[in-house]
Amino acid sequence: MSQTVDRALSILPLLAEGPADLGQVADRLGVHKSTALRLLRTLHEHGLVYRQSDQRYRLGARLIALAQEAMENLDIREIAHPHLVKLNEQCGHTVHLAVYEEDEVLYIDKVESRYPVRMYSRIGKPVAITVAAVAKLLLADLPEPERRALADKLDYPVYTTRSTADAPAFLRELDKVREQGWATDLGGHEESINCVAAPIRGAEGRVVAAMSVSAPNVVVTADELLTLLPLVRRTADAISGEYSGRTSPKGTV
Amino acid sequence: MSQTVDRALSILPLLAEGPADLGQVADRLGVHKSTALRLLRTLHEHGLVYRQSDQRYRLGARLIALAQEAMENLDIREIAHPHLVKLNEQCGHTVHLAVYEEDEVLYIDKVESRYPVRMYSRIGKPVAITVAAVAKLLLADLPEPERRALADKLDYPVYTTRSTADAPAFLRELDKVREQGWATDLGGHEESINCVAAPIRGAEGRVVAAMSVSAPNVVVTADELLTLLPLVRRTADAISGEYSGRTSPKGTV
DNA sequence: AATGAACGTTGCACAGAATGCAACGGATGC
DNA sequence: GCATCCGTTGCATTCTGTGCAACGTTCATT
Repeated sequence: MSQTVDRALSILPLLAEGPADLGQVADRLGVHKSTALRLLRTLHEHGLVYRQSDQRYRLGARLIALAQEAMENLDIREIAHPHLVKLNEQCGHTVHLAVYEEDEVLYIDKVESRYPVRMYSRIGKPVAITVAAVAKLLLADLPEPERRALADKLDYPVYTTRSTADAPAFLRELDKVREQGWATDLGGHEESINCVAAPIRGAEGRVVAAMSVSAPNVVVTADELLTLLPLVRRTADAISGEYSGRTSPKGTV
Repeated sequence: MSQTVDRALSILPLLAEGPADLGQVADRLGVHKSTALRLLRTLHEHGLVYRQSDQRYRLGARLIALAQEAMENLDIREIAHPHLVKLNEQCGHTVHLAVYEEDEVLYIDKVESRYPVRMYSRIGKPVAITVAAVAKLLLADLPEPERRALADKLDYPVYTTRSTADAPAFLRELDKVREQGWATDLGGHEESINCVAAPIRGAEGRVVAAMSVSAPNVVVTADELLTLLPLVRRTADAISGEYSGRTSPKGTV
């Protein structure tokens, strides 16, 4: 809507790919160098862009700090965290918390596995939306037209032979997930990693977040992981209760 | 330099404080509502701002994802990480990696303590710059005029009785740190937490990052923590060597 | 040492884009 | 049913962002 701002913001994802010099930025924006310079300067003043010693630009520190604040302000995260820790203490595996926002699912909290073999993931990283158990739960709860539109829009990368193949298969999977109230990812993202996930619901019953337990095959089999399902669902329900204001943390006050 | 972009970017820190509606944003920017609306729409299109169900705006998911990419692109982080993990395995305490950028010091990596009593901190959070051991190392290496200017500009919050009091005291501490080549924070930020830190240097000998080991008093005393200094310095030197290209990782290739 | 290319930077005239206004519409509350 | 509040839209004005051309550096080449 605003050309100048639009151009300026387009620089950010561009720099996220790696450092770039003025000319490269100007070229990729399709504007004159002097224009790119002024935009970069403005971004720089706000700390979103940093100029490294070789004169090239890269994303700046304030961006990281801002994102940090953004996450810490998510109240679901605040409420869920102690529950995630407790669950991790009980089962020992990696625990994730994820939310959906504008066609993306992303992890907003994580408690690391206590086993030496760990799964790679990072808070803030967008989730493999077509296969992750938490993504299925979050998308399954979308209104039907929106869900269908999104499913059509998505790519379906073949991470493994068990990855979701296409939109129809995905929509079928979502229906199943919505009905049963929980989801799994059995080697759909990485051959040797399985996840079980459960939804966290707000006051009106809408799914506001999802949590999962993940573990590699070498630690527990898929069947063993599934035995944790009741525990995961209980934890998710406890968070739901607290988030929607029905119960207070650990019976406090 | 660019008014429109400047205004748009000013919205981000504003929203970082918490969600706000259109009127609030317009007021705090000192612009007309319609102007604020257009700026917010542009930010929204880029995913930096999200409109929650109550119509208010808050920071968006893409911001978090961008920050994530920004961090993963820092090659010092890439190189240092395995060393941090190894150090953590050896001593069990929390290990931090931090960099300096434009008047701020921030953690860019962290390996959690294996002890139950942990120190609070988060990757991406700006560090208490006047007391943290890593901050001292990074600032001590700045060119003298810049260092002095920054010291004058800073606030000196009294976290504890051992916090750095003012600019002169800070500059003296920095001189000491530069001379000895390592730094500590003994209860300067939180009464019961101590840190030992060592610098990581690039090819030209400049300090490009700093790492620290932190532990609360209840786990180890300050004196015990100090016995880890040689180990911390050796780790930092190993990272320095690899970063500046003098040595290859674990003798590979 | 001298030449030339590549890149970042500056000042300026012009045009186009951003601005504030006023009016509209929908929701909420009295 | 009326009044208020808030977000939204279209439009005329003008201020701001734009591209151009020229300059200054740095670096590589001959």
